[in-house]
Amino acid sequence: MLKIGDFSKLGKVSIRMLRHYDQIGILKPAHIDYYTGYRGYSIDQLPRLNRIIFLKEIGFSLSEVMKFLDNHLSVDDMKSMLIKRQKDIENEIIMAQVSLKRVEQRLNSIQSEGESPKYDINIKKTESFAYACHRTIVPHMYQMDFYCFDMYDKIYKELNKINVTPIGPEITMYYNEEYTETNLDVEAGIIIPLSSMQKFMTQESILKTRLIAEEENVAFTVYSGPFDGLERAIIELLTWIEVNDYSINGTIREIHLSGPAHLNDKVVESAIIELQIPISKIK
Amino acid sequence: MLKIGDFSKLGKVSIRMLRHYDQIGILKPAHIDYYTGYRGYSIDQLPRLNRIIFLKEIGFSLSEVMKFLDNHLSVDDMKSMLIKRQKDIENEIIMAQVSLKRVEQRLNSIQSEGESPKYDINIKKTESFAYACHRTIVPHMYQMDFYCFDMYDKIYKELNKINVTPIGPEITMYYNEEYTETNLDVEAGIIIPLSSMQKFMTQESILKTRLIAEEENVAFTVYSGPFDGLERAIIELLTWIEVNDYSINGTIREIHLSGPAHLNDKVVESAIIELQIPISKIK
DNA sequence: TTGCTCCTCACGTCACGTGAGGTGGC
DNA sequence: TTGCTCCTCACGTCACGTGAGGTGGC
Repeated sequence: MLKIGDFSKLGKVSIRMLRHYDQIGILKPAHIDYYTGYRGYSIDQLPRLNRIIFLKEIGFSLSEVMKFLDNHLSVDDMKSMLIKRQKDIENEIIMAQVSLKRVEQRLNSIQSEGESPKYDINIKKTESFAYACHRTIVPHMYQMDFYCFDMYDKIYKELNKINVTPIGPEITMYYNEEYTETNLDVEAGIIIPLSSMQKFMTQESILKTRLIAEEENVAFTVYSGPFDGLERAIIELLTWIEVNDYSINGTIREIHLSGPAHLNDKVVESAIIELQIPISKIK
Repeated sequence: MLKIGDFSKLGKVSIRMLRHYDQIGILKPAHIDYYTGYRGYSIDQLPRLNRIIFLKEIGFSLSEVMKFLDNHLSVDDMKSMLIKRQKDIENEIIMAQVSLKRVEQRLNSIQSEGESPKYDINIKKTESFAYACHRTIVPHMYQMDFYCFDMYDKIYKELNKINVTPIGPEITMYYNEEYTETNLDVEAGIIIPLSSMQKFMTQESILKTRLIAEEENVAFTVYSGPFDGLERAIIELLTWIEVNDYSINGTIREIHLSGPAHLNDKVVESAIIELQIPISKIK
């Protein structure tokens, strides 16, 4: 019979761990002294301890380890648990590799800019939404201002007329496949309740309504500053997508988080804008 | 000013998380209503939230994230934190890959044996120890029994004579480079206190004493059963080492955990024996 | 008045590490 | 008697999830 200290040395585990395993019942000492409470382990409990350590090391929780050891478990059950673990580990590795890339990238941007980067680019999923919109071709970028004001003005007036209250911010969609400065295919829209969509049908509104599907993977960044700084942020985002082996999988969107972009006929001088681009991983 | 629910939707985090970030001070709401306690967030807090999420996702703890954000941090400090994280992730990936291999192997052994494997093979480090020993060449395996009895008998008698008490079990070392059945170069020894080593010098004992160095990586398994089943366990262990791209880096050892292997002139019929082989990774 | 949103505790999670305070065996 | 080992609580870890119990605004 071994005392807990000796047994812990044989098994290369802490005394505390053995006490813990006793407590949760995964490895009870072969004998406990009635008066002193001293735990006594027998050497033939060592294989069990080693099996516990092994299963723990490959990532099973102690309750899973218990299932494994209390052999109410068929061989097939063991197999499927191991296969699940295998897939989980494979996933963990992929996630870790992604993290690694993101760290490296952050390091690069610090290296080249000599300071912390201006844009944080993350990935998230987006929900679906309904919006009322107006689409047009803008001949040149520097006219964006005027055209957008015009479109949003129309939308707000129309919404007012048919008595629909927006439930979300302004969203500008860029339909051009490539980055360009001329002939921009732009749609301006405002999020409305799903339930209000039929109003547009029945009243033959000048506005279109569209249902935008949810997206699983959207690269995004939140920009804050004047509107003409937005271009740089878009370029950063596009570069990021390329560097990280993603491909563009939908329409570039600009969401005016800080409210309408135009007040009293002129563009607001400082805004908070979220840029979104749906993406998918290149195989 | 946004209510907590709206802000949590923009940031794709739970309300509870925002409350938590408020509590630990990493992201305090721009305004708190004095009477209701309602938290009010401003949209320009969104970039900070996104940066928190980003740093969290690449594996920093919230206290590390705080350090990052409370910019008492120089660019060099940021760099070194990122580099450390980079190394940590690289390590995590390697560890995960090792786990993966072990899972796959366990799956294989279930597949081929149709049941849970008999031997758990793990890796551990071992401490250094002193031992008194006797070495000899055993002509053929089936004589091991007799030769070992003889050696251990000599050792026990000698220890008794010079009044040294063993502090550890019997250890048998196999010096042959390759697995063989004839001319086994075997050393039998018993662990003794370091302090007793000089006794052997002064009294010119027939026993050698040796100091065995600690080993960083030792593949081991605990076998229990009759002595003649040991061979299979050794073969398993050797196979495992090969399959896992390790190379043997020291002497194979057999440790008699259940006590002396010979009692009253004959070998004990059931024993618990740890097999150890120091290893190193093949590059 | 009824939902919906917000609030503050406070327990639970997981596998132990780390004292505090005390006892048993040589 | 002095170390050394053992014992039992019980708090702390980390980043929230999940109620419980209650309030404010439309």
